[in-house]
Amino acid sequence: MNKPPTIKDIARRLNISISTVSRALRNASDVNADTKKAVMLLVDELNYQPNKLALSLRQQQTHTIGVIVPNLDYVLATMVKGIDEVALEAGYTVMVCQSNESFGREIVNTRRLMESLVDGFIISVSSETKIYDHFKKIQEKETPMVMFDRLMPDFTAPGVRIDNEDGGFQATEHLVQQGYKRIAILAGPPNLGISNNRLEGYLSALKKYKIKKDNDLIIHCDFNQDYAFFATEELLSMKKRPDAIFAISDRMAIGAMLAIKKRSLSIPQDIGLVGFNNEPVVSLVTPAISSVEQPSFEMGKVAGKMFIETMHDGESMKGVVQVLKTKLFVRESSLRNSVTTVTKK
Amino acid sequence: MNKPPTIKDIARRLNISISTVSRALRNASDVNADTKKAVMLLVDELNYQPNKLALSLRQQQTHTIGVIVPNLDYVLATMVKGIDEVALEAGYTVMVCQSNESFGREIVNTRRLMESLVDGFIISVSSETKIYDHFKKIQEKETPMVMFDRLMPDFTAPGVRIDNEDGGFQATEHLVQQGYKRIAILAGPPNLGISNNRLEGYLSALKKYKIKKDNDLIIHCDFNQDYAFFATEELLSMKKRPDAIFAISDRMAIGAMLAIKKRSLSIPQDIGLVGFNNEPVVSLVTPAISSVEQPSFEMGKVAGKMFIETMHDGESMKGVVQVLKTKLFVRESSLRNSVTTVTKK
DNA sequence: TTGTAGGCGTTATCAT
DNA sequence: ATGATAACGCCTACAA
Repeated sequence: MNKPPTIKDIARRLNISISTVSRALRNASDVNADTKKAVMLLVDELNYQPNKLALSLRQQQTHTIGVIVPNLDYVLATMVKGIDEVALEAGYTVMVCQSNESFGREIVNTRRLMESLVDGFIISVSSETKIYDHFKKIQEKETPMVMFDRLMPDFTAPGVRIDNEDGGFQATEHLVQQGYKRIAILAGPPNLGISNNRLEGYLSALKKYKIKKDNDLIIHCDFNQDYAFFATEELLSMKKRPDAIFAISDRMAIGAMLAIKKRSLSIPQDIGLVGFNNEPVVSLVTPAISSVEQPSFEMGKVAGKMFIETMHDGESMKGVVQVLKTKLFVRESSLRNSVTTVTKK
Repeated sequence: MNKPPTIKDIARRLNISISTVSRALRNASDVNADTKKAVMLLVDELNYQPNKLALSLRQQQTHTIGVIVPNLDYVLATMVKGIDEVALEAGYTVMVCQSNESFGREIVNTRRLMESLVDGFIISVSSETKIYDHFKKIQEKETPMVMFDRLMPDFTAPGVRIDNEDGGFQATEHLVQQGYKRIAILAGPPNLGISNNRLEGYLSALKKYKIKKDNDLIIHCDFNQDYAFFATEELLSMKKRPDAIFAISDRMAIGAMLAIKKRSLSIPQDIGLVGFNNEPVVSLVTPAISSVEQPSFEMGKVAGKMFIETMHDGESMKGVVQVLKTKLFVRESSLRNSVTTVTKK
């Protein structure tokens, strides 16, 4: 009920000046040991805690990081946990906002966090976002900003991502090596670098194995189980339907799986399937789904570290992009018994 | 690079006093219309935004809510989204901290958020927490605090939860009605009300159907797939093993499922299985797992609303607890063909 | 070693 | 209708 004590109170009680208290608290070299002790004693007694607001106002920094994510699904929650870990250690507090994959919401979040005077941003962009004005505003103020997971093409900022192209390549190459001939890809929204890069990986794998690209097998759809379901239904009703599907997220892979099962086609015999993210769920479904793993927690930590560095020296970090490796985990959904394949043919 | 404009700048440019600008901005009744217009024009030109920090310092409130959750799994992330929605609408920003189910971490989070001078707290307690001193401190300062999902026994605070007992009852009764005779329960950590209440529901269902309680069939274990796996292995190696398992979370149900499959027992013929939460994953695994649904998003919204009310009038909310209904979704994991059952016997 | 005074950006009280 | 001033809690030259 009684308001928290301030240095003023301490000063009054000790009959010394405010500045002396301030110095004593910050353990300055030039304060009398006795004074210091007296102050500390009173600090304990009153349970004094510095007012962060006043500090922030004074120092012009809040020690708070604004984190904007499109959602808090398994992967992003894990990344946020990584960010949190590093931030906490460095004395920062994290404010997490979800854009819900909405461009408008992302702008609102950015503005609100800016108003809250966060010291900087760690951002994974929404799938709707095609215009970067709100982010440019951040840069104009020279406010530190690090992007993670989904970086934006045509927008220079420090960031960390996985090697999406290689991930796409690994998945596709694996399918090819398992004997699949008509490999479809469920790519994400076309404005997302993450989609295009995985798509590029897919294409370069096809090229390597001299498989002709078929535009009918390239489907762009939202990062969403339902969309993937419908997209897959369409794929399966083609005259020359694909014999394998690479979905660039596990959610989408599951949507695809449901559509395939509904058609009573078997995985992996009729249709091979590979996902992306390696979420726990993929090993629980039947058949277990092969998936490209990305180091989510690690990526969060890297993003956090990069933020701290950017905070420290923004110039040197300009446009630095770290790329983390991915690794394909093979499971039943893409393991076609090669003998069967041959006989079939 | 150039610091953001302040009312001071506006005052200087217009050759009027700071206070007039302040009044004009807040649309006070007693300012000259022309002055007001001039100020607004300059506000636009300079893109002036009030400094929230200074405001907060002045008004002694930050319009920020500290949210502490044990983790950000599917259920809690959904709840947080609900909180977020209500908070945003009411002009509050949310700071989410994860305690990682750790008592110590929860204390640290509480302190940090308190230092950040959040206006209040919305909390779901960690599974380790048995002592509430850090929460009592919040109450002593008369800072608004709302609990959600996991409420604490022996601790009076406004909050919202589901009817855990009824949920436990529904799950158990269903198993009984399907002809299962030896029903085990994988309960959570014993200090969590959420565990005990679901356990009570289990017990009262047994009582209703005159089934004798068997302490060997009541297992307390962490909210964790692995623990549930091992606990289930033990259950299955009993001389008189259970013929059904009620796990009080879907994660645990999945752990149980894996253990059952490992033993090559069939679900639901040999062992019936029911989970809790109704996460999407339960309908993806084979067999699909029956589960008690809780309205997570709704609960988040209620928590947010209760917070706003508590903010408004703390007294009237003292100890108010809202209880939301649950609903069992039946799937294959607990649907034992009764004919089969009879023949077996 | 300690104190004084000014300022961070804003609002509220009191004059004018 | 407008201005001057103190205050929110803290820090930091500068002075003593």
